[in-house]
Amino acid sequence: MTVEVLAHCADPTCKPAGRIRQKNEDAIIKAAEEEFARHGFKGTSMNTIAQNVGLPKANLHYYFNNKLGLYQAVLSNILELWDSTFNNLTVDDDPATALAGYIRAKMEFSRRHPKASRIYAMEVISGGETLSQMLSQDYQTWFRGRAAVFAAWSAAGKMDPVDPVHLIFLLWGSTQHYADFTSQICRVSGRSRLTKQDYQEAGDNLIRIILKGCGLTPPAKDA
Amino acid sequence: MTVEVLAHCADPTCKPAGRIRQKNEDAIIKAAEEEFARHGFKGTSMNTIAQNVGLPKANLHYYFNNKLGLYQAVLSNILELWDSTFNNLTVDDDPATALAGYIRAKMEFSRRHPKASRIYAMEVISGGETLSQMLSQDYQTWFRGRAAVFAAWSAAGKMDPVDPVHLIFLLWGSTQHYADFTSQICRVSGRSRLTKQDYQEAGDNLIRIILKGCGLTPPAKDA
DNA sequence: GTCTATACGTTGATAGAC
DNA sequence: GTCTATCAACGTATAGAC
Repeated sequence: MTVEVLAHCADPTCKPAGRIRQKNEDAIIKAAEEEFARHGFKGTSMNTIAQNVGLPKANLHYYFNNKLGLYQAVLSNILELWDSTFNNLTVDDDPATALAGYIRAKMEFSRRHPKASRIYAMEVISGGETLSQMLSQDYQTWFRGRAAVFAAWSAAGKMDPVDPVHLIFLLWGSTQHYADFTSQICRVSGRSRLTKQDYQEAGDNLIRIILKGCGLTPPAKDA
Repeated sequence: MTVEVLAHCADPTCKPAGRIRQKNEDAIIKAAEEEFARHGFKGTSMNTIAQNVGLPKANLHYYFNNKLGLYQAVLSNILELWDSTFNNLTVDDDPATALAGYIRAKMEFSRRHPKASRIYAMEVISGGETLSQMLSQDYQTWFRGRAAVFAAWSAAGKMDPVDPVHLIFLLWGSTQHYADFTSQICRVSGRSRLTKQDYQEAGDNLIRIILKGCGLTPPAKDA
């Protein structure tokens, strides 16, 4: 039961990073994620988001200006989460350990943030133009840096000479599948939801096949 | 410049599988695929489809009754295409040859029918309820049959004892990625589009890694 | 900062002339 | 079978009282 001073500042453009604003913005974004993950940008209505968060829809426009602004805020959150999760591989790492760790981290991301993954997937499927405006131009550079690590490992004879670019797509596709296609996985396997253990087994399986497929010996299984 | 008899039959409920009807329905479905692949079910408007196909939107309702009917027709086409493409693996096949052929077929599907793949992906991400109503209840049975083939190969010592269910998800996820995430792949790799050769190389790479990862020796490379 | 009322375009869908 | 005209519902967005 928090008591808040409603107007701490006479200037309405003053954005104090105040608790109310922060709290409301967070609640709106959370409700927006739910809708965007299910219906994409065009298919989502501000009205529904407002109802689900329990605020008049005018408030959504007050905080985020318009629908695109809210969508970009949601995407921005996702990209931030993404960056903070994957502190990436370096040439000096042991390939097997690093690759296994990366697969684990991606699977854990799919498990803990399936909605973020689905919003991202919908955006990319829809052409990714909004995302493209938000991503820095270094994105290609960053990607080539990641690929270069695999290339270096291959060149040093630490792993098979696999195409590093396609290896990354294999890692992305196979791990993301568990977040985006959950409904299909549940249907064909007769489950109502995917448990932590399901993700553990899926990760084990990916690590076993992909590492062996790259000529690497999996490290001792971690808990 | 085809000349058609406009009303070959006085009864308006008479559906002669006529050339006009067939031609119009096909054109509508084709335009609908474009929109559904980009915006999903909710995000797509009948108006836009009608404009793109060059017909009044009332005609769309005449042919498909309502938006859901059109969507189901589109999905139904995709499922049909899917079924006719994958005449599936059997226990008697040689594992390496069959698996390589399956990966090739899936990649070819991603290359030739990216829109079908994206519509399907959007539907599944959105919860897959429409799809679920259309799929027969034998779907689980069918899936278990596919998994049993891999299990039999493993039990016979023809390949490593990998979890057959997760192996299927690996195959689906890694191949579908090239259709659904084309925009991202183009962005990070600096291409404007994916060529036939790109798909060829991607397929080669998947076959090499996955087969080796399952303890199989890839068959002689086919053209 | 919040919320009611409302403007105004677009939506899916239909009626009815041709 | 085709197409124009139209409907009620819903879409985003804003004005303005509090």
